[in-house]
Amino acid sequence: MSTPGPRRTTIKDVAELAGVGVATVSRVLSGGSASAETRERVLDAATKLDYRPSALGRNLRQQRSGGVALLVPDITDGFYARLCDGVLSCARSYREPVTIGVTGDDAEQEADLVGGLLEQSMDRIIAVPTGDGEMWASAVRAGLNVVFADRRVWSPGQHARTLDEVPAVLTDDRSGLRTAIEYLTGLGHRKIGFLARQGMSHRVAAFREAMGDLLDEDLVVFARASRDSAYAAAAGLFQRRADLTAVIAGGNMLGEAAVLAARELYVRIPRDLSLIMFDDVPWAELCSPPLTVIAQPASDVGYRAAELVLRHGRRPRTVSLPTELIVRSSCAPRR
Amino acid sequence: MSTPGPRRTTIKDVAELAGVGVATVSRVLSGGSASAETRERVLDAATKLDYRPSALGRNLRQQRSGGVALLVPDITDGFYARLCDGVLSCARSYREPVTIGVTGDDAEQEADLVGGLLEQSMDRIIAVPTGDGEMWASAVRAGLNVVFADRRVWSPGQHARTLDEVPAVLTDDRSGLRTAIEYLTGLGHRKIGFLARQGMSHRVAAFREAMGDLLDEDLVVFARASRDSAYAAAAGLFQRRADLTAVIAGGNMLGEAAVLAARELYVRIPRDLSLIMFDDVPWAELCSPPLTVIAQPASDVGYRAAELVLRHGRRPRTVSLPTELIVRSSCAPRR
DNA sequence: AGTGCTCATGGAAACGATTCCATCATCATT
DNA sequence: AATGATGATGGAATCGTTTCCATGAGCACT
Repeated sequence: MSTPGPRRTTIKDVAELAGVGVATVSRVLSGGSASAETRERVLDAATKLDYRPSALGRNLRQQRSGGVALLVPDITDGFYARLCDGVLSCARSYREPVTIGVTGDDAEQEADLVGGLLEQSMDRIIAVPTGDGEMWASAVRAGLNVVFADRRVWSPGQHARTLDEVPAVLTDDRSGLRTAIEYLTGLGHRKIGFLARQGMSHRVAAFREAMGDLLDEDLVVFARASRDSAYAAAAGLFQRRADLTAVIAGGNMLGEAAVLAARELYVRIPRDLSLIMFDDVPWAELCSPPLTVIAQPASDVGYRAAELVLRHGRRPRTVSLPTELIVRSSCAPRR
Repeated sequence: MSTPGPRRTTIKDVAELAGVGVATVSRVLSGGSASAETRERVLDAATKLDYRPSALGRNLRQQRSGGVALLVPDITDGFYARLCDGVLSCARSYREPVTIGVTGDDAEQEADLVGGLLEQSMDRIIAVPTGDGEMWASAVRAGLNVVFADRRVWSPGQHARTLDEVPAVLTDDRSGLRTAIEYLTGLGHRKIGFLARQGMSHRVAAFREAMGDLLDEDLVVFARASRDSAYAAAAGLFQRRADLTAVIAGGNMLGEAAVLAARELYVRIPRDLSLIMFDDVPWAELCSPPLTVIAQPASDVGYRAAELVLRHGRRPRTVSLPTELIVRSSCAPRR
């Protein structure tokens, strides 16, 4: 069952073989100063023994475990999957392992996960936060190196100062939303709905702002994180308001739900209802009709966030990445 | 920049406050024997100080870092995303962090990642392996606790013994494929193609076997891991063999490519070409026509694999999870 | 030659947990 | 009462690394 195996080679072995002290080996290997001759002897010994420093020893000594943590609401959502991919690909080039946790957009689970990270002495974390500024503020004060991605946490006043200094990489959904709404109003639409998920308050706010006078609060509906809930929200909206002529889905799961609900209720897209979806997933083009979307550079968001947390040096407060309206066939003039 | 902060509370602080030795604290906290009174005093002190044992110290002492590693070819692929989700949700209940790596179905990257894990003294890993039995055999011999998911590594003879003992959680794609082919032949199809990705040799083998006399090796095409390559493979097959009447896509990215290529080439589904896709992704139903699929319990695969690697005790050699043919509208009788 | 400076170097002290082992008290058995 | 068994307990060693600090050599300058 257990593998006794030959003891793994340690820095001590290398020191012995090279005929130097362990301190010298450590210095050479981590780029400190040493005479050319010593350096060579150490390097030789290290290669000969195939020595790999144990992360365990280093971590304990340095009081911090390497690697980055990444918290997303749902890894099954194409957007967050791409975000993860971006983080992973950046972290790879730094040879840093990435620990991923799923919050399910639930503040309690989020707090749990952060607690676990603290226990692991992880001190760098990229998070798509879900509310509760209190928790994040205390994490930051505890020395956690946080970068927010996709959205930042809403600061309830007293923690504003702490949280405002946390860097964030966001998509410019405000501008994407504005363009989308201009497009729809240009087509003659006035009754425009918004399908949101809890935790999307920033996007909803942007929607409200961009709608201006046209805003009808009754056309803004919220779903929980599940597919069923998204479907229910979409179907409910469509049935309740027959005068609706266009709708914007705040995410790809909501768009999926909208398409499904429309089909179920014999609402024809785009004839009866124009649809624009946040996030350009591969199936948007496969759908019938192909969906007009607000594309977001999900992978870049992850990559940039990882850069911010991994690269030392000054950290800008907020990075905003452009979105793009990709027009396909799911919108038509109001009849 | 740096946060000096108050030193984190250690086991020593707890021992001091409780008036006992550190050894006793450790025993109490890890469920060892202690008198009721001592136990209470220690627990009291621990709660009062809000003590959390540092994973760092424990890891070094135990010569292994906690947590599980998970290696998938592509986290952006819905199937693997769900697999990750299953692993994550099981690991969560064990309070074990999960480190995820993306191999891109590339043996070199895979070896790299495993090397990194060894350095971290991670000793438990769930992997969707991509070839090279040599590497996996040596990893197993080095004491790594491996569980394969979705597929196992093809053993080139000499390492067969080592690798055959590695547990694996697979989907019964052999049976799924057989059902699918029966369905297609029942509809009158004879020229049935298969779109595969590199690393899917097991599935291709199952296809060959299930096809029996009908097999036409020229109708089996391989793509690399990218979307473009999948598209090229599909388009190439469709153009090269006009006599093709049905095709099975070995994964959802390949199915996507098939739909796209068919549309581009004015091949109508299902009128001109029947299509069955591996893996029931949400958009399969949204597609037009809705796609007939071989559904796989991706999340369960991950969950079970995580159980195997996390739960101690005897480990079965292979777990096989059922697949299901979900008939929608992408197949029609041969004309 | 003596003084002071720079540099390479190695011993030893952390880091925070677990665990071996010796000690001591308590209690039952002879 | 002496002996042995049992169980609770704490000191100390250990894990592998980094880093502080003292030492000594080499060199330049006065």
